[in-house]
Amino acid sequence: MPAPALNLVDGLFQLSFLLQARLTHIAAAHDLSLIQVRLLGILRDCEPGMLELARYLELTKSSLSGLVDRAEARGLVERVPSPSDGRGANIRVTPRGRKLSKAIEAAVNADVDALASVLPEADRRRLASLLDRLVQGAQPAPPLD
Amino acid sequence: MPAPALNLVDGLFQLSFLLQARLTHIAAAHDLSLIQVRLLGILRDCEPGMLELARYLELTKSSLSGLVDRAEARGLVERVPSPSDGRGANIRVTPRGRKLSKAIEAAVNADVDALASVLPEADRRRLASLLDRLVQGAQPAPPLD
DNA sequence: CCAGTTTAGTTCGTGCCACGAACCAATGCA
DNA sequence: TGCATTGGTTCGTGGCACGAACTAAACTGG
Repeated sequence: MPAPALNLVDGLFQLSFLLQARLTHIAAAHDLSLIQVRLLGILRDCEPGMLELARYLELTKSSLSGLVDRAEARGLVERVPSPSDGRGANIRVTPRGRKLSKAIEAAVNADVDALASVLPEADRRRLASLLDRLVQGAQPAPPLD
Repeated sequence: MPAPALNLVDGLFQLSFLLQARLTHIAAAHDLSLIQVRLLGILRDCEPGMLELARYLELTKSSLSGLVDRAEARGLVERVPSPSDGRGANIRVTPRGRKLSKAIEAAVNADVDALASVLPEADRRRLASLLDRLVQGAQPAPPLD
């Protein structure tokens, strides 16, 4: 029984939930939550202060403090003194955290490649281009009050 | 500073997180969490038993029980005796819950229409078709152990 | 039919996660 | 220099998800 064709909004959200579910599964297989995965992802390329990190993740300072505490307790990240502000710490991914993050990335890439394999290469390129335009054109989500 | 073009996996996840964030904001504006929104969305068209609902939402029975308790306490859903199984209850959305769900749907549709407006109509149709093929081709997520 | 097994759903204890309020010390500013 | 602002932590609270334990209804095979 073929499903009826989706309108764009339905399609976007079905895909979004599908991807979130898959990422959640892969993360859970490594004993990580989604938010921990996102944290490690951000730390791949930078060493932000807590406030900057809280902004990226759209969390309050206190929530981030808890998140970093838990990740630190697992040896995935560490707090290092900020080079520019004596009040603050920068957050750095540990070698252990980096290794875990890379393993998850590899698993996710393999998973999504398999998902996308229903599309021929030309359609995949077309899709990537369309997604790119959508994401670049997006306004930031309104601030949480 | 234009961002570099995304590969497909990056594009898919950026869009996914973008949509989740927007939906989370809209839900929060109505004092709902994402999972409550999903619950109400499922109940729009059916009146499942708890086990069926737990399977849709990929939750354990106990988690779902808590979720339904909270939604029930807010007058959004009610438990009704199952017509086919004396042990169980079916879950029905209340008029109040239905109204809230419709409001959220309208807000989401408006939001995503605005997001998609960077694309001309033909590209929107193309995107919907590609998404459809992706979603239809997807294997179910592996079961949680 | 009935005893034993399975099952639908609830409750409890626990931990993760997010929030706001309160707090403290470093930083900024007039 | 005194006061205001700020970066980050702690605390209390509630939502959410899990597994274990439990109970009563449903199922099954002799």
